[in-house]
Amino acid sequence: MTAEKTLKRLKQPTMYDVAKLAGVSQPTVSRVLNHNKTAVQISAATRQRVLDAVAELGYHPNVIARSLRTQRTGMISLLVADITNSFYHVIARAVQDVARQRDYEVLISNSDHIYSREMHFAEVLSKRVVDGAILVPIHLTDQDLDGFLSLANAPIVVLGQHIQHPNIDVVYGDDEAAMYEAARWMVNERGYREFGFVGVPEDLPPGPRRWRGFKRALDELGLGIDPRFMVMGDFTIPGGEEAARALIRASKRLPRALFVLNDLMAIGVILTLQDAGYRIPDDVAVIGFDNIPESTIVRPTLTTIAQDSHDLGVRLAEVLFERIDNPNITGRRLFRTACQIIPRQSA
Amino acid sequence: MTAEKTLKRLKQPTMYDVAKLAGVSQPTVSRVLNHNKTAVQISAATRQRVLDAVAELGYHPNVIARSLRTQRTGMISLLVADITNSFYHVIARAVQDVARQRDYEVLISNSDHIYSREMHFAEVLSKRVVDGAILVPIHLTDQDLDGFLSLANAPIVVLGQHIQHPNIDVVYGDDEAAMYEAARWMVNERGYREFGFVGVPEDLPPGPRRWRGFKRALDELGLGIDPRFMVMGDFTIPGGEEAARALIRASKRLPRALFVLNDLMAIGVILTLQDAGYRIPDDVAVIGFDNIPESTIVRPTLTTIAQDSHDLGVRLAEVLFERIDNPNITGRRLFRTACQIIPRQSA
DNA sequence: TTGTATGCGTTATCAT
DNA sequence: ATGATAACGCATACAA
Repeated sequence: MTAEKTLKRLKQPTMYDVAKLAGVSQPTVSRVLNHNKTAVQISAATRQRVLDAVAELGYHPNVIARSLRTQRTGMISLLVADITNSFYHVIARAVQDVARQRDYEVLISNSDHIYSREMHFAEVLSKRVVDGAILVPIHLTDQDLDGFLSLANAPIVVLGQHIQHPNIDVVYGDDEAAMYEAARWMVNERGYREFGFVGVPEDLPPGPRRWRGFKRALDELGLGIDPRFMVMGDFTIPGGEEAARALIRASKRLPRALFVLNDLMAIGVILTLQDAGYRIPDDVAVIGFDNIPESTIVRPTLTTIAQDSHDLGVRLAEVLFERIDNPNITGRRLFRTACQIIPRQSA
Repeated sequence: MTAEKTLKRLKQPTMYDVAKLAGVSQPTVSRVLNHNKTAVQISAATRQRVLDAVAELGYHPNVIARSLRTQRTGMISLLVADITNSFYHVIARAVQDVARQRDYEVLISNSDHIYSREMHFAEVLSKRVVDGAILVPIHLTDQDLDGFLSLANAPIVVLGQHIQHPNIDVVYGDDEAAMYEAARWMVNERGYREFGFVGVPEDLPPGPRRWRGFKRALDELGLGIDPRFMVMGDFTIPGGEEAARALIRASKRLPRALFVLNDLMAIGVILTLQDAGYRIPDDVAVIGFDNIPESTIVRPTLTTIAQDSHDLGVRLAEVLFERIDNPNITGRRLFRTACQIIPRQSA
């Protein structure tokens, strides 16, 4: 706590300092510290002298120098599309858990669905500060990723089916099938026959996919959808609120049930509809997607489709570490996890 | 996209390769790339040759080598106590925004209120992978931090008043004063005179502080608090739910109004109380702390005390960068931001 | 079992 | 204006 202490934080001891103090060579220090459980044998005496010197100097290895030498950083990075979306929290936590077991650090970054931030992230990647990356790309294209992949020597794993790059592994929840099943369930089990759809713009990956599953079920069931009942949002609560207002503007009479592309928007929709006097689910039923924690906070609780996000996170991390450990792995590996309908009060 | 491309990602071009191609020396390449807007002058001709070579080879500087040389990593780290608590999202985003302006990366980590994770984080710090750190320590003591600070050459800035280290800057929301004001407000403006308190264990920093502000107001107003109406939680929604059940078990009749130490617990309390048949705020009023987004999702909407978390985040980052830029700064600097009562429906 | 020598890719200090 | 040269701290092939 003294002033001296804080002022002399200028110079950290190096292996050379330790070696000098222990009366050995610098590489011997390195061996004691690294190979302790592996190949090379060190005499117990020198080992002890080295360890004593380490303790006395308070030596800590410089991970940057080590990285320069080994070409490994011990870090992976994780790019999520929206750090405020709880859906990603579980994923982040799962990734961190897997990483921790391997003494890896996780660099979490946040694109806010913004293309330039995704690009920036990919650039960081290409500068090789991490050994690998997990991405949730919204705008990034195969070509973007190909460019960066050929620069970086780090593997990339992606959440989301839309990336088709021949050398990037993909983990995804099968949302198209889930939407198909959910639509059938809403009709057959819940008895709704008239639907609206709160989606996102066509160019955002989950949009067309979830729509296809939904549409396919409706077609099979011989049901149509009124174009006035289709609106767009942006994955956020305010986006859902705006979508609900747009629905009301377009037609005073609302569809009997609303499919909303994700939970955050679904919550915005519910809150706005309620404020406008509609009862959920008696006037309008609502079903979301993701099963985030907030879906149990709204009243009525939100019926939704769950992705097993913990499993997604674990898979993402494991797949990435496989590639880090074995750079020879090639090809586009695909890992699918199923989704599941969570019936609650809103539909 | 070809197999060759992916196989020959073994070797990245270095400055030496660029130099060879441009017909100059390697340091010249370095100068072209770094000093372009600063001191040393380079002839336009060589500059162009170098830049051409850089483009042709797709050269990217190796930031690890640079870090080894410059002793800077261009990264700061941020340790939050709970990544699922929205309160920290705003802070994280603000920190990232400030960092981005300075071309810094942010390494976000998550302690989940667990002591060993906080220690692990501090150890990473002491290995000098980052140029500085922002911490929200829950268990970490002054002594812990002193130990790591004397090992690391990186400055630390902390959110939370309880760290008293003579060389660590502190940024905090004045929650003690806010609780005092809020208690007076609940009595004088809202007319409640009988209170319960959902806190956290004594050793968790915000606990005693917020309690003191609350208690001081009550004492001044000549109001007491029934010990049965005091329970503990752990900052989470399930913690709040459990606290509410404990309250109900302890006494069928509940206090007229509940102060809850943070919003997540307050939401858990509201949901559980409602399920048990109590009306909020008619039977029991509830006031939280933090003003997280979810506080507008619950019904009734949550009356709470807002910390200006964006401002907190910006201040934290700015203070840290000041220290990074000027290592001579010493002493414990204190930055306080005010809190504000947000009246909504729950109290 | 231990020491010597070398290089990882950069930046910085000398020269010229 | 540019080039040689050294140094950052560590890991490893090789020699002893």
